[in-house]
Amino acid sequence: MPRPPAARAKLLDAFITILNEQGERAATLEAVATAAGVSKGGLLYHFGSKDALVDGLMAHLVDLADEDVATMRQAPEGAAAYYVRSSNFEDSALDRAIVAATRLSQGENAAAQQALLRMQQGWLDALTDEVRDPAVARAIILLGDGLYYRAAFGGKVLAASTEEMDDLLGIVRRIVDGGATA
Amino acid sequence: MPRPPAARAKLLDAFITILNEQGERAATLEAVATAAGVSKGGLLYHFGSKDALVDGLMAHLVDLADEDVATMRQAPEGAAAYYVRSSNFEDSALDRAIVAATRLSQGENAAAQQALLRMQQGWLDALTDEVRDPAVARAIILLGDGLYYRAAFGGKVLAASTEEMDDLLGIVRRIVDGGATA
DNA sequence: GTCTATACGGGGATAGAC
DNA sequence: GTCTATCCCCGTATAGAC
Repeated sequence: MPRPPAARAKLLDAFITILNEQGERAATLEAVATAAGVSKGGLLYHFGSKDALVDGLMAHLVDLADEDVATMRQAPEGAAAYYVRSSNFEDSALDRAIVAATRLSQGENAAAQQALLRMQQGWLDALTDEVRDPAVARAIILLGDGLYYRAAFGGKVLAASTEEMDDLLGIVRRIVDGGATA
Repeated sequence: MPRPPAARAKLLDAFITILNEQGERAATLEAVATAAGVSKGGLLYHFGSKDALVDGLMAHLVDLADEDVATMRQAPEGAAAYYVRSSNFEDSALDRAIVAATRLSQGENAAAQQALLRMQQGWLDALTDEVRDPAVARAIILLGDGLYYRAAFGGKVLAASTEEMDDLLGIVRRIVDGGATA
């Protein structure tokens, strides 16, 4: 396939970085262009409008999310443990894309909301396939969401320490083994 | 105490409503004033600037949050069950204030971030006092956060059904009884 | 492909009338 | 206490030069 010009990727990355670190309002065309080392006009050559820039980001996110679901379904430790572990913010490309999309979804951005919804459904499906009990799948998802929530909105990114994560995984294992009605 | 004029409360309520339903960008002085039935100039008489309006909202939030922590500490069903149950979005005054503050915290609003942090610390303290095991307290908090996250950012507000909530509370009970190392 | 210049609208805030 | 008028800045987008 005809790989997109490096400038596009650089602009997308700058957009994501600003969204992560300074929020939606700061992510103006001017700021994004400057961070990527071009002018506003240069940006608008690659992305014809701000909506187009957002659409580019969402396509990027959906790619990474689909990849992640595939990995999750094959994870040796199981989908549940994989999900919770990977919900801890690590500043991976997917992490950054998710936070960026979440920032945008605040402003009633339909494209961002749809992409996020699709991603979450993929996770829930993979999880439910593994643990069978929907209530347990739901609880696991909520745990992961909570972890992400802290990362994305805690003011600063606050990851759980290794010990905290181990404790959490122990609890997850017990939830999965026990089921909702045990 | 000299109760504040009704106009202030009405403006604050309009601000919260717009923040909840349409996000930060839509919550302009013009929009808030119109929703409250006054003009922009009228709003600026009561709140001298947009920052003052935000500060007013945060004071309101802190009041409600402190009240909630007090209630939680005395809840007959226990702090953990109370916390998870009340994390389900119900459009209460506190729910609406929290979502509003969360929207603002996206835009690097320091006042909003501080108020939110203080609130969460109050909950965590109350929870830890009850369940003793910090890992368990943490897991419970994350579950509640996940619930709230869905409500605040799921595009539309999505509360858990009664059955789903009952299942979840069953799981919570098992987590609390088991501890992290069981 | 990238730049500068410019048009246009909107948001925050002040001044001053009523 | 509330309104209108107005100012200034900034964000998006277009036109057209290089």
